[in-house]
Amino acid sequence: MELNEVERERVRKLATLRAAGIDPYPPRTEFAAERRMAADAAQAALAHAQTPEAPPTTAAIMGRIVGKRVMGKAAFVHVEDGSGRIQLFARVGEDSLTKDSFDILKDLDLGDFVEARGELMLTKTGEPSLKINDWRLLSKAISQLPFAKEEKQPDGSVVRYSAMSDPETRYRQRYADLAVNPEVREIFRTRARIIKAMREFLDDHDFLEVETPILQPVYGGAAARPFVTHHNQLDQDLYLRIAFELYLKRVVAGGIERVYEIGRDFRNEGVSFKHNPEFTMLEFYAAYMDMYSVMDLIEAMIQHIARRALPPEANGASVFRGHTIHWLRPFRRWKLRDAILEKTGVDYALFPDAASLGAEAVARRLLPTDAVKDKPWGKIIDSLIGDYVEKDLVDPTFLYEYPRDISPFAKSRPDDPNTVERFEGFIGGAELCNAFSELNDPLDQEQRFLDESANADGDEANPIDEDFLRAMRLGMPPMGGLGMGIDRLTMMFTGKDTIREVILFPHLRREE
RNA sequence: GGGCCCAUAGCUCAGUGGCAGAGCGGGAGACUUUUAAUCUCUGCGUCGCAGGUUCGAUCCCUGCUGGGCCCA
Repeated sequence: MELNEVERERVRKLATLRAAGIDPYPPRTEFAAERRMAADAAQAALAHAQTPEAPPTTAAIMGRIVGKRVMGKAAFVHVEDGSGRIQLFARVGEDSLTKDSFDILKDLDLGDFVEARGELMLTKTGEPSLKINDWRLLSKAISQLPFAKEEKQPDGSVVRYSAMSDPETRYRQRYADLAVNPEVREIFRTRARIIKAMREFLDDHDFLEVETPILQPVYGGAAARPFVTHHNQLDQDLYLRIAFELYLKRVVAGGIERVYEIGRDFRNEGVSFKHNPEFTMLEFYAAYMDMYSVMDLIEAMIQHIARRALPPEANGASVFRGHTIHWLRPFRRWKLRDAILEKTGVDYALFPDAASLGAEAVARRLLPTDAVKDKPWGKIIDSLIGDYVEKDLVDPTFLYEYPRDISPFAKSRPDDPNTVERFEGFIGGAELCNAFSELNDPLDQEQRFLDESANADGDEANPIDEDFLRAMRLGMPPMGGLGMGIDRLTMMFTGKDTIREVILFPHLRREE
């Protein structure tokens, strides 16, 4: 490893510290029993300042040095921990540090971890601070973290200088991004709150959380290319799952009436601002529910999450792609046929086959010829949704009743065999979730698999999962089911436009 | 997959066909209530990689790599 000038200087400091008998990487803290979080200590300092006659409040702080100002025989050091930051004040003198201790302190660098203890106080300018009388180095940083400089403006706003901002570096060195950009840490706290609230809601509605295979001998449940791997001893190819659907339904067939899984799907497809090769999904299935009761449930679940995950001052709203999303308002329910009629003027029920619908869409200049050529009926409708409907669905909206031929796991409507009981949820002009009254007729299911294989354009044809059909033939209750992308949901709640902002370590091409 | 754009110091960025720049950060010094501390002095680099044009290329051209944005 080639060290730059700063790093060589820090390595020299390590030697100096060791020569003075200081371990730059001690195995444990010493002040843990007195530890207070920075934000809490700052509050305590302010409170104590109201009652100057009271005895001094002591505390210990541990965290990372994020700012340092040394002036001769006094020094101010900002230390940040998981709660926030507080200023350490040190000077040479009986009420603070010895000259030797102070001299070592003033040579610390941004990024170093320390523990310090002393009395809480306010400085002359009123900043809550810890006047320290003892401190220890907990970990020395060798490389520079790109800390931003912040300047408070007279109007109270904060201007940041030289923040780490190159997206590639931020994603590749997320540890540095997290260290210097507190708002990035907040994204992942929000993400965790979303998932926690989701579990709470489902657990409270009698769902059982289960785990199903990630390595699958046959993949299915979605239209996507899989990653392939190989089990050496079995000498068998296995696929990383592209969906949980077929295994979760097996569980419901076995008599566990409500199940859900939160976990990772893998799709061997393009990497972009909205796709990562591995992403997090929620799927749930509930016996004796249908599409309509799933709509009610998912609306309640999303609103529960909004109440738990959004900050109180947000009033149940977030800003996504320039739109304000009001999560707590009732969700709109719009029949797909009506939505497409309104947005394109085409009533697709009048064009019940791919040839006539495709011709109409091209004649009206709605779609280019190659978007229609050799495409199934439902695929053409799907293109119309993508081009003319989706972007306008800002407030939470359920589009329902979808074409059968792009919905191989949804139950047909009794009055219209070309249409299935399926809905998709859209928020902020983007798709969020997908749900059906699940198909439980094994002969129909088998035929759908066969149709899908026949229609598939090339490599999107999934293998037929005979074991899944066997489970269905043994009897499967009617059920409602749902899939929802958690990365996407997190983007909507945190207002981030790219999936890379809500995944800690997004996939990038390898370096070099 | 197609189009456009970007790549220069640890960070943020300027720049020019002819000695490679600023601020921050780093080093030395001064400073016992600062907060982008201040003041004095002082370094810093494979100008993404490989070719080409040229007396001379970080700059112009081609290709490649990585990234961003838009489209499919």
